Amino acid sequence: MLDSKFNDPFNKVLLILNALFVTINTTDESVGFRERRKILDKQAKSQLRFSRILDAATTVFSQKGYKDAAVDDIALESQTSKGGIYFYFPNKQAIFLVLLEKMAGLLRSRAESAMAEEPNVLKKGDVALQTMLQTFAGHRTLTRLFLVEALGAGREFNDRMMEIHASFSKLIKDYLDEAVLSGTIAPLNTEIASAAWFGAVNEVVTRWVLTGQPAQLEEAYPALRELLRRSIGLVEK
Amino acid sequence: MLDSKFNDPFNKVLLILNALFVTINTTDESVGFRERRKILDKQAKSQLRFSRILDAATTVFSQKGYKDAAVDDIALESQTSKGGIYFYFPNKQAIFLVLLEKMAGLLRSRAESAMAEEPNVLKKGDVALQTMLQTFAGHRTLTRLFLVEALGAGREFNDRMMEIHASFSKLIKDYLDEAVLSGTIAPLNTEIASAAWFGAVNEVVTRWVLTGQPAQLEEAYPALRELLRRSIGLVEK
Amino acid sequence: MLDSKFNDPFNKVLLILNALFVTINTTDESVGFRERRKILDKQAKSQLRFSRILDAATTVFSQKGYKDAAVDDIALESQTSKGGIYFYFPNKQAIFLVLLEKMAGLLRSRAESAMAEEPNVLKKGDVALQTMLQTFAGHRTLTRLFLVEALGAGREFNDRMMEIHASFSKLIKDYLDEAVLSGTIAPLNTEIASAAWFGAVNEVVTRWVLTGQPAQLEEAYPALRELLRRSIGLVEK
Amino acid sequence: MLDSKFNDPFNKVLLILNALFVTINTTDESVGFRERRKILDKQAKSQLRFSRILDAATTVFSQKGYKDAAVDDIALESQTSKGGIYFYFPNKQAIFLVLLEKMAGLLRSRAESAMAEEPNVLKKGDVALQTMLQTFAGHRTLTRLFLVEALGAGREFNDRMMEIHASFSKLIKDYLDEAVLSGTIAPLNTEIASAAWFGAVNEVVTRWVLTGQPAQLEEAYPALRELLRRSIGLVEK
DNA sequence: CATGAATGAGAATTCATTCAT
DNA sequence: CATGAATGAATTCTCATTCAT
Repeated sequence: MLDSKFNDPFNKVLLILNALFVTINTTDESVGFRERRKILDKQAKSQLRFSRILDAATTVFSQKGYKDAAVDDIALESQTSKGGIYFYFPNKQAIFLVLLEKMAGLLRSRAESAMAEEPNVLKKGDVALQTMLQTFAGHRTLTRLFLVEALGAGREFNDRMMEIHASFSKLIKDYLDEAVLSGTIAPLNTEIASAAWFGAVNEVVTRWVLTGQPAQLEEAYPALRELLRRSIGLVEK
Repeated sequence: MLDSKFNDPFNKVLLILNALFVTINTTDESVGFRERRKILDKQAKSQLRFSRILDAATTVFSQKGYKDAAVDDIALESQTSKGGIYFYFPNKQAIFLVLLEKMAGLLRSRAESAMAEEPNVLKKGDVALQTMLQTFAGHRTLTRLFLVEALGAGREFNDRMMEIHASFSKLIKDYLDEAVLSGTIAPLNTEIASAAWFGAVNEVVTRWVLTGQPAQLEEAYPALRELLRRSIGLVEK
Repeated sequence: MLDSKFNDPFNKVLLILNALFVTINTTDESVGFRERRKILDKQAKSQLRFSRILDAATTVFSQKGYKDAAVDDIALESQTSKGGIYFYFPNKQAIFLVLLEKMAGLLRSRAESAMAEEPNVLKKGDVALQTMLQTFAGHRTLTRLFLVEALGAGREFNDRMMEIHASFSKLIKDYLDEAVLSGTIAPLNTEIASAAWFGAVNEVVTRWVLTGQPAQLEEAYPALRELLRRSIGLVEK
Repeated sequence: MLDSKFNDPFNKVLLILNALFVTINTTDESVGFRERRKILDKQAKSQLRFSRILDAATTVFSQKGYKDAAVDDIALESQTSKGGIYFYFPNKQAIFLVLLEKMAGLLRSRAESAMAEEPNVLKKGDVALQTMLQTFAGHRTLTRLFLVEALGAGREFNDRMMEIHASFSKLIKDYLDEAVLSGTIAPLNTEIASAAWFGAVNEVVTRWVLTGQPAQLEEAYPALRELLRRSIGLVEK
């Protein structure tokens, strides 16, 4: 259960991130250069520690799982004190949530910009898939959190995880709907199809994370691409 | 972490199950009818309690998740005592593992027999999918354990879960390989394809478990079936 | 703040006490002597530990104050484990509350029976006062809890403490009201008078607890008695 | 427990107060008017902040109790920083002690001057009582600290509180002794009587603080006055 | 076999205090 | 002087597991 001091963790976490962002980019013209320098130093230090904690948390959660990871472990790994962590985060959940959001944001933004850059509608799906596999491949520990630990981390996270799942499915669904509308593919149940696509990618990546196969995640791309294309009736010439 | 007295819980559990099975089916001819009657009563009672515990565990794990479920909760729910549970199971992990195996066995056996009963090679996949969806639909709480709680339940279960995932993928892979060999479908990377298929089904079912959509899981069957068939190049006339 | 598992601590505590009492006195006729003996042994052991914890708590709370007393301290002092304490009490508050109720009950019951035994209306007040001073004198550590620690122990206890204060004032008020009705004394504001009487006794006892003066609390009796009697217009001949 | 660097907090606080007082009243003739002006401004600012902290502390301690009040809370309420508070006070205890002294001083000085202004010996007690009730009524939060939180705030404060209690009892005792000496009242144990008087007033006021009865504390005056007067043998004509 | 009392190693979280900037 | 980041000891409470009865 979330405690009363932090009853809407997501918004809080976003606030934290926003606040951090704003702080970092603020340059109050009313303070002199010397002062500004000092403030920047402080912010830089603060930011450094913030991300040191996040990195440590990624490692620890990924190694032990959410429940088995102790805040003490994260403190140790991040070279901070327990109190230090609680200065930056209201509780353990919040750290995990920030990490989840981080990975989700990373994946989404990369996939979206890759699709935006690709003019050919037919190829949009391909580049998105490729980008996602690359992103997963480049963040193996975060990927572990995202795909392995997150669902089972506790009731508290289930809703948020389903929202995240839904948002990715939505991305896919929009793409499929557009393809249907433009006549590129025949009508189909895009609701189920998008979930299935997401699940297919998920499982291939999860397998890679947990068993190391295929050695390079990207190797799965061609086969996966063809599978997905075919599943909606796109046939290779 | 597994403690030293029980460092391969899975084998232990199988031993337990075997032992139990043996006990139940033994009829030592050297004891008289009266005695035998008593023993059977005892066995029946024992078996009853054993499954009461499993049922309770299903409920409790599904409601609270593996880590948050206390052995006390299971004792309460199963109308036993903590000590009673520890008579039947060496530890908490073992209970969870038995449930996992139970679900996996259920799915596998039903899918296998459905496929065995279907002579038409092309339709074997369909009946397997349909059977699995039906089985999931009929055991929502076990399904939750299997798909949501199991992965994140802790490092201890990851290996076993991947084995289970692998065994299902293998089932699918064998089917696809056979279809390729028989020339029904064109050659493809069945390794990836089987993982993708499994993942696709997983996600659709997980979505149903966590969000209740679609209301009846079986509704997803036609769309999913077409998607999977097409993905391997089988085209509806 | 009281946590959700124990949101009406008083009733819970009373239930605990009642349950204990009932358990102790139950002799289920359906079990044999041997069994009964065993059960009694268990109960006796249980009761012993329960009161060992209470005794330890009295000492520790009295020495360190409610807030500064750690459950660990009580565990140490009672030769139990922390877990053992939490087996008998749901939380730290509950231990303190039981102690408070115990002292309040002791005082009230002794005062009431002393008054009941004294036929002379005029002397009822005297014996009550004397009995209370004796009771306080005989339980110095409990008295400390009751008069010094309890009020400041935290917001959670304030309401209950005022109820206890009120109940004692009520005792006094009833006595005064009766005296007024019977014409023994002239009408007066018994509401204020009873609070004042209670406060007067409180302060004298508190002074004794904290400074050791007078050496024997009972020495204060004659002066206090005369003071209180006079305050309501009863003049010594 | 007091830490070694500040093992006699009370004296330290008095030193602080003295130092502050000296600072405020110092006008070093060797500095020019401009400088002096600056210093005065600074002193004024300093004094302002000092009392802002005290006010905030009154509120916070009264709301949460001594132990549960965090220095952070006081910092927030006083619009200062934690560091700022530690500039003015050596530790949390000191803040509480200053508040206690403040209330005690207020009560004592008002009572004393009221008595000094009243020439009629018989009426001195009345005006003292009335003044005290008025003072309590005018500072409800401070009163809460003084009567409810102080005793249970921790072992550290017990001695000082008993000194304060004693000093008030002394005031009363001196008055009673004088009355005895002057033959106004018959000899009595003024030691006990003064404690009882103090306790009687305490309880009536505590009841008001915690339960809100009587609505106006001053309403209790007539009844209380008569009670106390009679208790020492002064009878209304 | 069943019970449930007992244990004790953690777990998350709080907060007075310090001190570099 | 003021700030607030950092520390880490201390606290309450939980729970898997054991074992005497």
